Amino acid sequence: MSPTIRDVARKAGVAPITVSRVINNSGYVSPETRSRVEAAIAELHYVPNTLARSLRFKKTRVLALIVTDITNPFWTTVARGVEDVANAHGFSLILCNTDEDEAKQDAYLQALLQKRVDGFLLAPARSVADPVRTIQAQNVPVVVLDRRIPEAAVDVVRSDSEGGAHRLVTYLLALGHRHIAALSGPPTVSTALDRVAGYRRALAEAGLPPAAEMVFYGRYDIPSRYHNAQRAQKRTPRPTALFAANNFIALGALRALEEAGLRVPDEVALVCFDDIPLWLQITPFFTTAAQRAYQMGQRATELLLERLAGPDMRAPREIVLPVDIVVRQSSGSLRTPASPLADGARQPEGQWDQHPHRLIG
Amino acid sequence: MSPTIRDVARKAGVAPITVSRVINNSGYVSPETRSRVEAAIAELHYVPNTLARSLRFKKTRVLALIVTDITNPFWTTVARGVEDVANAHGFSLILCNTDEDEAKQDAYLQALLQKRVDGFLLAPARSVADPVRTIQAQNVPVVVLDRRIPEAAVDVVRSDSEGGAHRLVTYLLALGHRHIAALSGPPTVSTALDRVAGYRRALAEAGLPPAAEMVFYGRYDIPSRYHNAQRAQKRTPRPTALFAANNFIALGALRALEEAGLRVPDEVALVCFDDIPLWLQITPFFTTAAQRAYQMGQRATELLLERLAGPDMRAPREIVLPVDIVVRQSSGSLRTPASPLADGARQPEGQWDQHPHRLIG
DNA sequence: CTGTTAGCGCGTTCAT
DNA sequence: ATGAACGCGCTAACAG
Repeated sequence: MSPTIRDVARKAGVAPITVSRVINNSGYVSPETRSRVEAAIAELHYVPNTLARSLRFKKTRVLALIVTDITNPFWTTVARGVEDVANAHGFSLILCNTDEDEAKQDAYLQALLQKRVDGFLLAPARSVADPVRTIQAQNVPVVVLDRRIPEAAVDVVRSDSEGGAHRLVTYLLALGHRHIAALSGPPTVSTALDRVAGYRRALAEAGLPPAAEMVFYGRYDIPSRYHNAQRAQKRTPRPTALFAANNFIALGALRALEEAGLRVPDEVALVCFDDIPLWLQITPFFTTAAQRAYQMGQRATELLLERLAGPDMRAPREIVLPVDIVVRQSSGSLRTPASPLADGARQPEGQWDQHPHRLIG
Repeated sequence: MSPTIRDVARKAGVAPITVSRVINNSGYVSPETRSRVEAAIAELHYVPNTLARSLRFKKTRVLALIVTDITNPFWTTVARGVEDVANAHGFSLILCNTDEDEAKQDAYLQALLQKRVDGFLLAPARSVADPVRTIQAQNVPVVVLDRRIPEAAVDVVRSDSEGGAHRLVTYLLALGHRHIAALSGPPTVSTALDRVAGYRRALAEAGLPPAAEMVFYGRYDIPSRYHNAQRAQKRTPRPTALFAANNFIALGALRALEEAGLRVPDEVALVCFDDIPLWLQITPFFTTAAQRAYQMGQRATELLLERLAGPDMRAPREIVLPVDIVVRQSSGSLRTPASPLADGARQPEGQWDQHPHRLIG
């Protein structure tokens, strides 16, 4: 059907291997033969067959990235970081979306192993070791993104969820809030737990009694998204501030608060983890603990490529990226509160933020 | 490295071909040998090598989907439709994002042709025939998504941009608006042109003079996104309604209007093409010409699979999907205006819309 | 500088 | 019911 290296060779009057040398710039080829071969390639519209090459090399130069929610800008930003580094090193990327569904995740894993991808970047649907073990059993390198997997010996790149939550809640406390609710994700993923842990530590450090703690776990799907926010408002005393453990939860909460007729930030402060995409610059714009999503993708890919390059005997590494506390409008007063937080200067990565804001921490 | 079919065969004491038969359920295998082989497969953690299989069959059972903006929920929804149909037929999907960049698009095209994907679903960065010709030159089937390619003989699945825009603007006219600005996309893509054409036809049918026409073309990137909305407001007379040619443009316009202190819909009506993701349910929620994105992905994939199945001699087909006019808050009064539009009953596909809304058309 | 041989892992064809 | 041989397209290793 499509022409092979032999067709080109025949047309150019040379041996197949010579064509191969022209294509790959390997070995010696005289200028004349080279141009004869190139002419034949052009004439036949020859396109090299990567499958055969991969079979030969036992290397595909393909990486797989498995994320949990492709509609979340956090993950698309991570994906960009991964792809840019991968491409720069001559790798292509297969992006897969699991929707936090373990069955889907495992199906992808199998398919990708069969395709013999050279390495995996995996955001596990749950914080368990099984998928990592499945991959490692095939001697394929893998880097875990975003979530801790305590039982597995594996490279991890994640954000400082505990610390970020702690700083964000500490900021709310410094503004004077005493009744702060936490709206978190599913308790099966480490980030949801870590963010609650940071929240708790902040409360404890402020000497607040446990009664002031209001934690709500939940799923990420749309109907349940603002359900917890609604429940939170019915608590007594009503929380004066909400801490959302990710950007989508915050959007759901904002909606719930609007429906309840509560104005943000005048009546309720609202802060969250993850940045909100800037094309979504709706007032009141969120005060956030912004993850360095692009950088997360970059660093993870670098780790993976290192494992791919050399014989693999290094100990597993864990990279914990800092988060940037970005104060905007949703938390209330923009003036510096009496707080232990110092001023920072960095901009969140590559963003174009026209909202009044400042970075702290 | 990883075990092959021969390793399994050796361990089970059979010939490689027997293992192959077990894996593929082809030919006859006695129950005992079968279980011996299965035991060996499990023990060795054998994973079949798709590369070798594809090389043999000259078929990869992989489709490629090339979109222009992975951050736009429209395209992620299309992707879901594609993936669901593809998976149901045993195909996997490679998703590529060009960011409307032709160079990136062409690079992906080459890479995917080398990988010998079985077929392409392509949303071209520009409405020109070159990329389609490149693919067709390799005898690989391709279906074009979302945009018209006048010069190419190729299957197309797209929405009725002209008609949708016409109905949306007609609706605004029926509400009494006489000064309506159009904020469109790049004039190099057919959808941007078609939506302006529908807008123009609506104005013409209302007998409005050309002076009432205010058309702004633009790019999709963030900084320019609300630029045009700002320009539009400075026109005299100031438009009382804005028609945005896609969802992101509308979000940019909303921002610009907020900054200018103009309330939507009280002072300016705002309608747009494409639905806005529902997790982004910010008031005033948009009146839209919602595309059937999921269905677009489905239908396109079905066309592609048909081409893949049989010997290909059918004439190119064009499927034009209707758009659903969904009236919500951003256009002003929810009461039926004196208009030629009839009531409809269908829900936009699979959505969970709690906003007051109704469908017309 | 160029060509021959051989094999990557798998499955069809034809035997046994 | 099972197996041997061959080839898919490409390239490393070794001639010439």
